[in-house]
Amino acid sequence: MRNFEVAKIFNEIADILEIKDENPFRIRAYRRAAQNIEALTEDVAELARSDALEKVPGIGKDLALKIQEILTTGRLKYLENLKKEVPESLVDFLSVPGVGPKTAKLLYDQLGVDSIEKLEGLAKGHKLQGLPGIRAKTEENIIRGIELYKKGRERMPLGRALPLAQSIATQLQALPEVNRLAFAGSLRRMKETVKDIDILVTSDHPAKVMAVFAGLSQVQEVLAKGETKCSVILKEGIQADLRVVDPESFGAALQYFTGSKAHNIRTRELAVRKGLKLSEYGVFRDADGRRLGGALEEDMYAALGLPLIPPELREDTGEIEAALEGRLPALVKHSDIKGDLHVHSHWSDGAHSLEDLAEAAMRKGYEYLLISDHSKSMGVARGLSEEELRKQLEEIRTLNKKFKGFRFLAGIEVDIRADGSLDFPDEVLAQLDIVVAAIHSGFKQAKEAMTKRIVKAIRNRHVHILAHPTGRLLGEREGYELDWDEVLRVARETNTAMEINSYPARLDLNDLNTRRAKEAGVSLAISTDAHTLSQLETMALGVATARRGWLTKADILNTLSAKTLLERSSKK
DNA sequence: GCCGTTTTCGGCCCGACTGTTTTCAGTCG
Repeated sequence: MRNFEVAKIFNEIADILEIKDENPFRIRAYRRAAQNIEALTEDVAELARSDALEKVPGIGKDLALKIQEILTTGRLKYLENLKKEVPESLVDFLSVPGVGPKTAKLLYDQLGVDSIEKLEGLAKGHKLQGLPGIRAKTEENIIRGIELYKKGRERMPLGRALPLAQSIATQLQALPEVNRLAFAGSLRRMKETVKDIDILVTSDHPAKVMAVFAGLSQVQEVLAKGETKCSVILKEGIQADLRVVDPESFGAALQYFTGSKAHNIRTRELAVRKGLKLSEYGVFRDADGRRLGGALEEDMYAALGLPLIPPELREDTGEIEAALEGRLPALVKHSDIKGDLHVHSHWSDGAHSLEDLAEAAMRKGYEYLLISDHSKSMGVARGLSEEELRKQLEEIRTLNKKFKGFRFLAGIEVDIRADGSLDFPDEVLAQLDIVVAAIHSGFKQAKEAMTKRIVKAIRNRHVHILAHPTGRLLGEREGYELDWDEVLRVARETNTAMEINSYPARLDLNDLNTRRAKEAGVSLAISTDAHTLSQLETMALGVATARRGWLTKADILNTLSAKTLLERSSKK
């Protein structure tokens, strides 16, 4: 949390400096620092203690001091002074699409507008026209921007955006005019939330493709439609951008529009030092302007002496250094996954029978499925009593005799009670192959109590996996207060795996905590927590999170064969 | 404000689109 708070302060400073029309590079320095701090896998307070702040890229003497001040006093004098110069509401203006620092300042200086409500009133009353550079069209754009601002334009969870994007892609690919098609942006990087859906295509008839795109049934409003770019707002409330590019520039455009912005800045800086120029059209040599490539994304990286960096890593959090030193990880692939280690059946709150689940798992080519229904205290989820669990175990054993090349693993999602004790006694848990433990209530415990609670649970020798470890729900609920370093330390010591829960609204662990777990030497399980057959498909989201967390096949429990997995589990 | 096998000072990624302009500023990604 600390990291996020420091990052927020630096971003706020950058906003104010923008309105003050300060040196743009200084502003960028604050933004870059904010981004890098937010992306840290360690606690910034920890770095401060060991005097290692200046090792973070973009943090020099001055910013290190400012961080120290934030950590020790909880405030920053510099920011407080800045706030006296620039009214807070002016910073809000920057969140209105189409309104930037210049316009914000102009409105305040000339008309004294200091709230979005007032701005809206003046715009609708045509009182903005006549200001330098503002005529009717700009006024309309501000009104529309305020509407978008009010709608919140929240980022959409990847689990919702991805199917939406895929349905659009399918419709476009059905056109004979569309040759190649690829996603770009945060969607391609598989970030947990996306701001808009970016699609690139090559086509001999761009106008036709644009027209079809703008006329899709999912489209609510067309924002802009040019020769190479069309932007729309979808009924689901997210923006989608389509760009038509030349085949010879497809790789360059893909690299460029995939981002992230921070990654692009770093790659372009590298290019400049090598006497090259990267753009969305290709890679060019400064000396004679010659184009060295751009049809393939690989061209762009090769020109810098780098291997292709997987999109999931392109956040400028060390991937460029790793690529330069030849130590990019061989990221786990979906096809490496041999089974699902968290699945519910109709024995508790799942929708399907064990037979149905087995059939679906075999269709997916899985070698095993861990049945982990809820335990008894989860009354709302029809949690299993000890007697029911015993009966389920019998059914699992009977079914397993019938299968070939597939088996159920017997398990439970045992509830971790408020005091850290488990919902079933050890002798019951001992009969199971793999035990998944999870918190489902008492989220509001203080940090220390929550940490003790989880540590106690994972110290139990029968617990193999901690499910949805932080309890966060995307956009709905923060994770519980937790000493994550301590949990990881004990997880490593006790050989307990952490789960990457692929359930779209959870994605818990997230990418950063996943990476921290790996760095702490802890194994991970990628599991769907499926309650229906279709939810087994969300594994893709968990794999994406694992990749964003720099995980390789070797870091993940369910890339192991059933035999190895069971051997390992029996040794806890 | 950061950063350096071209530099401790002088650089700092690149281009499209829009709306307002007669050559460009502002915003965005």
